[in-house]
Amino acid sequence: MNESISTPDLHHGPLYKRVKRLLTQGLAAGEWKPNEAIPSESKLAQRFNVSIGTVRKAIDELAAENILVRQQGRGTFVATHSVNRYLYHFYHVINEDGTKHLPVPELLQYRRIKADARLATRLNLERGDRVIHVRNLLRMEGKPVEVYDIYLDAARFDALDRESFERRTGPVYQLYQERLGLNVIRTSEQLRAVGVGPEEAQLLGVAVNTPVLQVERIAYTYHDTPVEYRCSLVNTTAHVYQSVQEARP
Amino acid sequence: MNESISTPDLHHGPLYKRVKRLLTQGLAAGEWKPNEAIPSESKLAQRFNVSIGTVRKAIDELAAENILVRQQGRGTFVATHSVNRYLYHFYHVINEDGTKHLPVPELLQYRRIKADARLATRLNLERGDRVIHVRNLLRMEGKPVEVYDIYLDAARFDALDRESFERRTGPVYQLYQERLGLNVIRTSEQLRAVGVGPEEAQLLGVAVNTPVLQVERIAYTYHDTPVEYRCSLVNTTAHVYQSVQEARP
DNA sequence: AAGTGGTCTAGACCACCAT
DNA sequence: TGGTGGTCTAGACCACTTA
Repeated sequence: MNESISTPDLHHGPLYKRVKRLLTQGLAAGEWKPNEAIPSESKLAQRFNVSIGTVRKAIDELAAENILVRQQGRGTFVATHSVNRYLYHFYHVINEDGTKHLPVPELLQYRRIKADARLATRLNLERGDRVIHVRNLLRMEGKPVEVYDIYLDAARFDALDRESFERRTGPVYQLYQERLGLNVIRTSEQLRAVGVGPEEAQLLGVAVNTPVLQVERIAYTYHDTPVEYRCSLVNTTAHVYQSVQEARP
Repeated sequence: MNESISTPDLHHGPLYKRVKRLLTQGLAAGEWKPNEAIPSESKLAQRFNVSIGTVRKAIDELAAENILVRQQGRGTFVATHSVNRYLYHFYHVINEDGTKHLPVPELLQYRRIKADARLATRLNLERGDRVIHVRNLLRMEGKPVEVYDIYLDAARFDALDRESFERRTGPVYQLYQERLGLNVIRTSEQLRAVGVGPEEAQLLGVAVNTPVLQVERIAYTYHDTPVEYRCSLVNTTAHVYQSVQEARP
């Protein structure tokens, strides 16, 4: 099928932006699955009836956004939430001395609840909509470091039952991606320092009211659609939250 | 003068990377000052003896790193630490409701000390080297929100006396830039939750041991050179630290 | 050897800004 | 009007992977 861009300038904006939009739509629609290659640049150029340079510029941006990954000589692939990517893009808790260790999750709770006002606004739902609530404990090198609660739109995540979370071997974003084809591409977090309550204090192995880092996260998929709301408590006595801004020369 | 790149491929790496390096060197050497325009793309192409496309690719990267700023029809400019840039790139404390307000600094202390082991490693100095220590209190909408200690290599920042910090009207990075031509282009931060001590508790207007956010920052200039070490305490009862990861479509 | 992405070039035209 | 950056094209060649 030829999806050539018909009217030369009736559509808004630069050509490569339109190509980028078409690619994003294909990704969102699942035309190309995570870890698969998208068509080669020359094929895409033919298909969209533009020059290779224009396709490259569109892919450039998607690669800069970590949505696609180029590999010279092999092709361009849909980014996945491999352990590696997870570690380097979305998980910011590291050892005090700067080393990273793989966090090991333990499922503490899985249940279905109804959205209150706060959850509804965070997840773009109506009050009373069904929501999945999952609580996990993360350990690094055997020590409990973080306890977090995940909230998901039950309509969208219905296929994920308790076992899915219990048996997963990688990050939850990998789970979402493999089981639902849902790709988290951006997160926004708000951090506070709070005193830990009795239940979480016990889980983290610290005294009640110890200062801990509270991280509220909203995770987004394509088109800025929120798909996960998460609230974490991090024990920062031996670990820190790392945040790097700007240039990577 | 003609700085054309002599040997076609004896130098390592792609041409545009070499062009980028030459531009970065010019910036670091102060050949073009903050807020000034660099030569036009065609001039640079002539000067370096490459095609415009190659110059564009080099500038593309520097613009993506917020080191240069393009303005269609006007030219390409050296980025400055205007209030606006500061607010959107390096200052992450916002109101709980998501609104941003301009923080107002008050100078609490200015003195010269000697680097201990920790400062020495953070700033790439020797133990005992002279260091400037500055303490500030930040207020937002009149309320104290953050107290921070800045540590600077006295050799490099000698020109900055107490008055410089007292009388400044903008962010300190603007001060560094205007007075020393020193451009901060990257920061790396480590966050912890800690109980606030008596002195800082009083400054922030909270009870002793209230959980506050501790932010350790190292700021870098070109070539990954650390130039500032900063340790902040943020009162997160009415404010949060915002951190956004990945794509900006 | 064939196919992929990566670099580099040269030129055309457009959109925007200053004057 | 002339100069600037922004887009788009077409083609050559290189570097890398796979078979």
